Amino acid sequence: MVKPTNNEIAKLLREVAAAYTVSDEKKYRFQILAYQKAADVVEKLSSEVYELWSEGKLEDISGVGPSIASHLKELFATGKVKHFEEIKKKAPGALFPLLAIPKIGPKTAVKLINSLKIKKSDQAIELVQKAGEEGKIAEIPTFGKKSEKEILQAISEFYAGRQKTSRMVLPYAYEIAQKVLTHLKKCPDVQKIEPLGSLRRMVSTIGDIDIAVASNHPQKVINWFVTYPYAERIIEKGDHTASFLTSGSKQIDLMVQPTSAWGSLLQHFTGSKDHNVKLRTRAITYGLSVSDYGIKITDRKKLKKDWEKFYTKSNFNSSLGLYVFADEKTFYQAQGLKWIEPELREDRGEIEADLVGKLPKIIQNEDIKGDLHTHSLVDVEPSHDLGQSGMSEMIKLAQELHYEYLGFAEHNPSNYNHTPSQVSALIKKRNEKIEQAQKVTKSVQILKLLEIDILADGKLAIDDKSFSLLDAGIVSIHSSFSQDKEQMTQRVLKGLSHPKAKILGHPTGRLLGQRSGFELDWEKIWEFCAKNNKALEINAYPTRLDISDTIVRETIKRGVKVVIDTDSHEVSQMKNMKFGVAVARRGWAEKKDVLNTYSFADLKKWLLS
DNA sequence: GCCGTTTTCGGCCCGACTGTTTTCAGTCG
Repeated sequence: MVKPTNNEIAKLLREVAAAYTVSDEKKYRFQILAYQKAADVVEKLSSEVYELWSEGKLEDISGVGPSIASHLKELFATGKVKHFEEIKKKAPGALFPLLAIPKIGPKTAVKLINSLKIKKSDQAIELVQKAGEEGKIAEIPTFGKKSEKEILQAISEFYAGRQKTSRMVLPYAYEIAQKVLTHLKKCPDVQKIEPLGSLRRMVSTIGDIDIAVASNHPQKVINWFVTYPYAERIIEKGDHTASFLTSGSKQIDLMVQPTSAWGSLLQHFTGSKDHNVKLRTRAITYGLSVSDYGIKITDRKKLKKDWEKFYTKSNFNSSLGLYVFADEKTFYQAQGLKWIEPELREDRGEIEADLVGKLPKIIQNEDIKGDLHTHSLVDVEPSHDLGQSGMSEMIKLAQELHYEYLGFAEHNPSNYNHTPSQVSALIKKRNEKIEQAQKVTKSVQILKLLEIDILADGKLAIDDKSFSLLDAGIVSIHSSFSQDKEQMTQRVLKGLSHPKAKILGHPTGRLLGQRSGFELDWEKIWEFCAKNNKALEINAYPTRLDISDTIVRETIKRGVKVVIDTDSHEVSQMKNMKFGVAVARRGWAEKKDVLNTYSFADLKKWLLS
């Protein structure tokens, strides 16, 4: 029995697609698409494919049909797939490592392998690099000096960490985008500007940063764009688009269109790819061809009568032969749809929901009435890191954010070097600080919370007497991450079973880009939480964003509440709330699903329930 | 190989940019 990760499975599926491509692209055209699609889906999946298989749900994955499912079953059972191996044999082994290099696709790779006579797969990248340095790539037919230079460039960037799969956390991407935006806004020809792509959809990790500009002088904007002071290398520069790498090998893409087509540009560049493909495929059946420029009517007979009002002389661009849309809403309406929130555009049923008027009214930043998980610098001699900001400045920021309430939830006093009564004394001392602060604070209600360790055996790190000093507890896992799924689930359930343990903090313990987090039996967790009024946290800390959007969606489907917290250890981190809200929005959460949209009175009531 | 508001069969999004090929192939999103 083997247990490959989703990334390993996705890589394998991509290898099959690549092998099909080099063996006979025409013949296998649609298999290639199918395998690539399956790889994309698996890569983005929030649950492990392995687990889905063990639950018999493999074919629930959209993009995985009977054939790929049966191959994956074989993979899990035996560690390999006969069919995949046969296909991969049709391609040289050195193909697969080379695919990780930007700009090298299957065909380029095979040409390199054949011309350079590369035999050893594990040295393929080094051998290509060496050949390039010796000027041998430029001599290969269809290659030249420029492509040789480009390949060498891509290899060195690959070694420096730029891979087709490396991603950055959302707030980091947000910062970079703001800087580039500031630069672009200084260009007088920029009329409208928006960060788009996964950034606009607020995905937790971002690959490239996409920026769209409306301007009637695209070339001037492009020329301005590439003068960005931290642009390290310009990747491409055309009439309407350009890209460069900025420090840390992060790619910034720009697309420029005239104002009249701004709507379709926004829509196209926001994506996701799957959402766009679904839209466009559907549009074809109504005689429409949809692109980032606008919509062409290819078969007027198929066009629905009540859509005709969106296709008039006034929005027809005769030189392009298509209808243009200045805003996104009309662009959707012209396809019989209502406007869809960017966070929902993942082809996870949003188009179908829109068609039957069942799109959720998702939560907004303004709905948030407080933050329940913050760490002040009041020293309770805690088990983990102390906050860095005083209570008063955190309360002040809470007021500026128009919060009704704020929860201090420092880590519990370490029970390693304190007796239970010493723990109680430390909590009492912290509570006194809160009471003092509350005396001078009228507009914000302060809650006496605590972040309590769920120890390896499921016991909590404080006793009942200490618990009685609190309004409620946030319980979290901070140790023994390697326990298996069943053990971890029992541990969490035991931790949550204390009547005052109301919130499970950062439920999977994942750290984006560092560790994947532990597995839980979600059905059991949801069932317990629904029955006993416990909430799962969406931790807005940039490297956590835990639980994930897809788990949020399943959580609220079962009537379990989520609570969005910043887990701030420093006052400015309280502003990270929007990233947690984004996770909730992507999980289709409405205001009613989120605990900290409640009024203080309702929240209190819930905490006591 | 997958999938369905027209379909369980017959389709499968649309386009930009680059390099070197003078009309297109490859990669990318």
